[in-house]
Amino acid sequence: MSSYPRPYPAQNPSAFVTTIIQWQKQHGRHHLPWQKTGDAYRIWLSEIMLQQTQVSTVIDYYHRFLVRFPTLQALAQADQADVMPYWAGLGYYARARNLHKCAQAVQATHGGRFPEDPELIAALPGIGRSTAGAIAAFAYGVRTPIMDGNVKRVFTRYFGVTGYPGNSVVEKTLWALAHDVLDAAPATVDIAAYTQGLMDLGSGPCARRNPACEQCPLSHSCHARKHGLQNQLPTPKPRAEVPLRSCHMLILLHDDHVFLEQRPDSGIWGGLWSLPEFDDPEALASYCVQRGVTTAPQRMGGLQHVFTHFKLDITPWQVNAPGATTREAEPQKQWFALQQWPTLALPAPVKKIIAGLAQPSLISAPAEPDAG
DNA sequence: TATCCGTGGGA
DNA sequence: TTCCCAAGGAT
Repeated sequence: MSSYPRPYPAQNPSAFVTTIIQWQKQHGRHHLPWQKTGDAYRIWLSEIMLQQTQVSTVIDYYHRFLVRFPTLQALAQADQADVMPYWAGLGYYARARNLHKCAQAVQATHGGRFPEDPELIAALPGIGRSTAGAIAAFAYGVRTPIMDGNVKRVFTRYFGVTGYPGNSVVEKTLWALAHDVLDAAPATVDIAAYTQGLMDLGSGPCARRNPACEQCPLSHSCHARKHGLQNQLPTPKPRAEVPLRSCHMLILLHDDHVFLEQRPDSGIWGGLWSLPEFDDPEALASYCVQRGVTTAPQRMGGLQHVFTHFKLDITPWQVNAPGATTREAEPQKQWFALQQWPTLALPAPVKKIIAGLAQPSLISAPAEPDAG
């Protein structure tokens, strides 16, 4: 018994399997190079190359590899250094090292023939649960499930499984579901056609983007199809936590006016008026000196602003600019009356700061202006 | 359990 | 440009 919750009683596991088998035989792929053989060595090689790698990329590598290493024995007897050139460009080079080790392991502990038991296959280097299932099903007709990216897509959509499939709890649920589906299937099934059919569906009608449900034999009872969730399932990988940035803003005051700069059109807050912004307090201080401000700015209470792609910690610094002019030469640097803040095009956090300056009673007391 | 491992493709 | 993902596994 599996322990995953069963929120989808409408689906019929037995019909799921038989429908996929029929569809695969009529509409599935039948001419991929590794489908022409029952040789476990070639099937294994293809499954390793296909890990996280698209079919179109693998095909040439697969042929080249087999010309040089036509049998498991040939591979096992070679040096690893002779193998690596045939993997160069494919990526994930641990696959090639494990491939070589695996060939030697099969030679040494299984008499040169891949075992049929998926658990024994999965104990070999570079072979996990899903690859072991595929080898057992394709090479030996063993009735055992796989759970690769294609199958995850078909299962999450058809059965309505939510949560990122890379999450271990979700993946465990999917494996349990895959076992239960096979357990409920007819006593005799073409396991190779079923396994291939799942992958053909996942790379065809049930593609990642814009699935062609009208071409899918399962659409009439598909959870995602029924609820219009094709583009929400599988649940996408949660986005990495947004980075935290920080900046310092200068509140330059003179005679109830505040000094603002218009931001460039490109970039964040494009075209809006904002307080002069600096990466660090030193840059802010030297800017004040350049403008002839002789007193030190006072640090005010900070605030955080959340964007879609980062968080921004803002530290305001306030200083009076006695004797400063309210006329600026550059049009994108101007003094504005504090009371004017509701009419200005200001970023939200800046508006909050300026509003607080215009209504000092609403915020904690700002630092006393310079005594000199 | 989360992270790393490579390259190519698509939006 | 940038991000996500592709017939996953090892650590």
